[in-house]
Amino acid sequence: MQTNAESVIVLDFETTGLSPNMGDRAIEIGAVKMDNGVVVDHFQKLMNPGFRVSSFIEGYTGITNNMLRTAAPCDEVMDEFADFIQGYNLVAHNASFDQRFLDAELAQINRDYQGKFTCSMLIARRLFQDAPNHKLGTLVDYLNIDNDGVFHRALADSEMTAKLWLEILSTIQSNYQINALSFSHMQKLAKTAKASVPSYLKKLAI
DNA sequence: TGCCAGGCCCTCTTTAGGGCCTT
Repeated sequence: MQTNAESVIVLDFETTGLSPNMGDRAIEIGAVKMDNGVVVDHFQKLMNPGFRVSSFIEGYTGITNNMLRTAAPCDEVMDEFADFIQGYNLVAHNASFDQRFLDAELAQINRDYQGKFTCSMLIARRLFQDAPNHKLGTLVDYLNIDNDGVFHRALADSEMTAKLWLEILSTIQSNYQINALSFSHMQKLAKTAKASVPSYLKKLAI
């Protein structure tokens, strides 16, 4: 298992709704694999949830029922994705959402994963307190992160989240003179009370 | 463009309520 904060898989789901407990399913998974901050691989697949998606989801994601009609079923795509994420920790923007869907989809096919999750949104809230809000698109603008203007598609959003993740690491490293950040440092940071963040990071400095 | 849920986080708090963020 990779333990470096710069060696992670950043992932993003598009889904039929907000809650797998209410019957929602994944319709697209996108992810980028990073080793030491360099993108070394990516994953993007549409998947057929077995029922029609709402017109709201078609409009929100640009993923239409026609596109999903010929896509492989969720079980097949998620089995392949379970192989892709082996050995890596995981990052997502509002990770609790993506974790719920990953857990629900993998439970359907009796697959598991060993990596741990952390959340770029929780850390961004602590680090960029002056941002207008902490939506992915807003943070991309606020931090002048390169983007191609595509939002709400899984690979595009995971690529932007990956750039945001590197910006987060770089901001911490330069502001606090920290050389090596581990993934567990970032997990702890995501759970540290805002007021205690500076003292926590100062303790990590050389 | 909205609702559904769930976890986090703030505050006029902790015997609670509501906004944020994800689709």
